[in-house]
Amino acid sequence: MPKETLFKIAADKRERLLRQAALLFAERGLNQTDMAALAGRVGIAKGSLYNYFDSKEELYLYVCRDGLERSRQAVYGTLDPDWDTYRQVDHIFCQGARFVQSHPEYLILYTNIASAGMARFAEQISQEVEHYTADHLKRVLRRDMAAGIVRDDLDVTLVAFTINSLYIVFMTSLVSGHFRIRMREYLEITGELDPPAIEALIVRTTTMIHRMLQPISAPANE
Amino acid sequence: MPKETLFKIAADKRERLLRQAALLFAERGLNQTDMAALAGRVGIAKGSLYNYFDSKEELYLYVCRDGLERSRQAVYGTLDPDWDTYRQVDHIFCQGARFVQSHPEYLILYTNIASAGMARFAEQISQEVEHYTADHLKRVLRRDMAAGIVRDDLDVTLVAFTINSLYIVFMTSLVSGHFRIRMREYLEITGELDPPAIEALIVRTTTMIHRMLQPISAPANE
DNA sequence: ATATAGTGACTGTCCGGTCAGTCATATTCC
DNA sequence: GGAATATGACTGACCGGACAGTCACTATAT
Repeated sequence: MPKETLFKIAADKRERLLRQAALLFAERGLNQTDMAALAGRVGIAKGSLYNYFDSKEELYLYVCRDGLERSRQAVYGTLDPDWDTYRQVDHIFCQGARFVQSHPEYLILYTNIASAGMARFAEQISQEVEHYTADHLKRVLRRDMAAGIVRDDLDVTLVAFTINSLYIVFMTSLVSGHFRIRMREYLEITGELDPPAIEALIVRTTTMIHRMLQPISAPANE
Repeated sequence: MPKETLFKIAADKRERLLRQAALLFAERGLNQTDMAALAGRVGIAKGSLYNYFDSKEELYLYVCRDGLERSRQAVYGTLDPDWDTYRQVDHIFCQGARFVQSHPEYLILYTNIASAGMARFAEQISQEVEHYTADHLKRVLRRDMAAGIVRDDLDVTLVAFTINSLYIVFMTSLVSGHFRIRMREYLEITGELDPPAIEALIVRTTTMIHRMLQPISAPANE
């Protein structure tokens, strides 16, 4: 946890610190980011950082948590749990892509904690995020299978896992060079990946998910 | 590229070096691995490493490339391109899981190059791997859609992308703490993830893929 | 004898964290 | 009101450890 001092300084300075830290950590990773450089970007002295946090790792952890909360809020905070599966999937992909385009740094931070030597952060962070989204998606799927809106011959947990995997890989492809290469190879994208192109990709993706979830007897709904 | 010296030393020493380097890099990442520690594990002096490679980064890149070739060989080197989509998917998941369980370090290396500050490696490495697998999977899908074995109302490139995403996330879940947490939350796994449990998970996963690809008119084939 | 592989102490650099001191503001006291 | 005092945010030079890469030297093989 940060020291109390962090919450006593001017709000805009705190916000600047958190944003710059997220950007730098996302760009260079924990080990390659140095505290002097961060302090420089924020416009304060290195020593000040140690008035707010006990260590670089504590700062890193706090920035990650903060970023995840912002992401979760952007996607799930604007969703109506009564919508059917199809609409929720659309919404999650649309809002996710929108947020990720305006704040790629937070997703990158989350991706980074999957890499070597970051396990201690994953343990502290992943559980809560994943539990929340998994729970949500499975509940909606079960409800709509029971209602006959979603085909019920598929394994709920696996379908949820598949949708989430696709979501993660899709979003990551929008922000990470490595994943972008994969997406381009698979989806045969040659031009720019600008907002309209992304919009179109999302429609293709959600359409496919709709078709896969559609009860077999029913005709595809578009 | 490594110096010629690397190929003049005893084969078993070279093999020991490459294996230990893969293990260490996978465990700690590029920046946290130190050359002295690596030399110690291999049982040679640090200076010797610089007789084989010009720099740590060059060694790292070579180890990654080597590992990817071993992985590709294990999965695609044992596959008959004439098999139908279903059998190929089964084979890829089975062989992939088998390889990943015996040599988790290579997949971890591949995952790591997706993280911050590793973009220069991703550019040099990802393209060829992804191109190969994407091409293969899409060709098989197109052939079987034309033959009426696979439903043809889905977007081929996206289906390939989805299967690959699921494959990557699945395999990564077997080796990385962060992804394992996700898998456990989604699939509600509470017990051990030992080989039989993994085997069962693969069957569930490939079964779902089969159902999703099955032509709509046909009854699910199990 | 000579070429080539192997060695490890050494060097320079980088960076996380410290701390003694500064200064602007708040509080107290007359 | 204003002088005296207290508070705590802020600073940045400095320290110590870590580590990539070097090189003068040794060992070995042919």
